[in-house]
Amino acid sequence: MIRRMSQARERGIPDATVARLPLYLRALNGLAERGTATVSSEDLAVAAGVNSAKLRKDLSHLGSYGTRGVGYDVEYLIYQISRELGLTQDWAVAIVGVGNLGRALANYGGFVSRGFRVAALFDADTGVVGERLVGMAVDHIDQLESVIDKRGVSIVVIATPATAAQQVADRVIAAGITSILNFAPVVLTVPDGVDVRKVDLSTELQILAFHEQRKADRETGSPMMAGDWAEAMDA
Amino acid sequence: MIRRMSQARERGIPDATVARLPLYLRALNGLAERGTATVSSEDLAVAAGVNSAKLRKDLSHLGSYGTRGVGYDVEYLIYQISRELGLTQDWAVAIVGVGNLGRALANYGGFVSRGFRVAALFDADTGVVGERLVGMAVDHIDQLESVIDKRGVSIVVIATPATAAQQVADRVIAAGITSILNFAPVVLTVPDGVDVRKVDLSTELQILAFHEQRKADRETGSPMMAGDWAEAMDA
DNA sequence: CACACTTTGTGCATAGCTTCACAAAGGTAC
DNA sequence: GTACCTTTGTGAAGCTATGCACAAAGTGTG
Repeated sequence: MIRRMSQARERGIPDATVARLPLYLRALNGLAERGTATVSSEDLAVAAGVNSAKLRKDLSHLGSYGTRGVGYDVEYLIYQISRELGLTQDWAVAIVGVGNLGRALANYGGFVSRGFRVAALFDADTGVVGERLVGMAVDHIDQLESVIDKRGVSIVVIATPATAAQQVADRVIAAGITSILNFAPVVLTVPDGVDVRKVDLSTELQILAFHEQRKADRETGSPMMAGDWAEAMDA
Repeated sequence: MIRRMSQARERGIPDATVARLPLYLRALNGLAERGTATVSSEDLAVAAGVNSAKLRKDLSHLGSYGTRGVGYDVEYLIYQISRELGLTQDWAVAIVGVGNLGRALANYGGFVSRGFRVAALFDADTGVVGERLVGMAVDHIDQLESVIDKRGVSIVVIATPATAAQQVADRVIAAGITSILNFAPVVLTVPDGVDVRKVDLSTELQILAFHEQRKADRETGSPMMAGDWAEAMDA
């Protein structure tokens, strides 16, 4: 495994930086719409909600695209970040599972905004197969491999129930997919070389609940004690 | 600001740890359903997809709940993590924006699983107001403050279009909310003391695209050069 | 009770990330 | 061209997170 070498100059962008590039890109697009031609790291940092030194260091990993004393050319920076993120090409995305969530994802406007295109929809329910959504007929899950291959799908979004997710993952990986966005609340087991990103509603809520509870504790000054487990469990 | 002190023993759990607790909780619930009484850090780590030393260190922040030579009692650990995350109490959640996404969220089963309850739904569209969803009528956004107050809502999920998100955030914060889960693709500006977590589809896709492109580059050995920007922009 | 075995909890080294602070570099004015 | 102003790009320091490796602490067996 030849990952994580001391990121020299070109090609070796830290994960933390990559995760923020989409944020910068969005802020820049907002500026561009408002007709702004150049922006300083300070202003862009405020728009993106980060520290300006961090922003500059992040951008420095892409190259030296700023002008000292002036700032960054908005359009040029948009282009450079887009290119680095691979958004100058077209990505065919398949959504597996056309339930409430799958429908929401398919209809999500920002989805197609830049570089992404819903190229296939799959479901196991024959009542849903054939239905049209965003100008696209839902295919039966049996067709998974052939349709993925035929339409050049390279990213798969899993929006199935938890129980089906691993099975779907195994099949799309066997079909050659190496990038998966998983909305099902399970930990997917995948071979090396396959990237999985997870979006998990209940995890986010639980993290919020933790902080909310903490705030409440601090106010009342009475955190629940670690004791009496048995009593609490009886309740 | 009295955050980020050297986390001593009790009360000072690292963010990275908090973010993983929901993961452990899910793995533990799976084990409990299968009737497992105790589990070693090694086995639980595999189920959660993390390193076992990391898991032990994470759990050590909650207290010393394992038994050397044996492992952790599954039910007891579920209880302790739940308590730490604040899931032993009931959280009333409001969803603002009953579009495709809002509906998907409201219907999402795992939502109510532990501690969370959809207590209110809001929309600005009078065509949607009054509609019933998961046994709950959609209220008009005008009622935001009064309904939040009346039903004891403490966590708000924003599932509106991007343009409305900041306005909604301002209003719910004014109504006393300090925990927001934002699905709209904008950076919310909020005062200190308010926690915002962001779930962003296109960000996740862009990160995947980055890694996918990288893999492709490595295979063909021909990364696109940084040159000719003008040409690419003309296309 | 002593010994062997298992598994936790944690000290320590390392890696990665963030932030400060400033020299270097470009622009502008005269 | 020189002097001044602005803003970048980055060295260095500090902080957080990760993972190894092992002592400490428990169980079970004879």
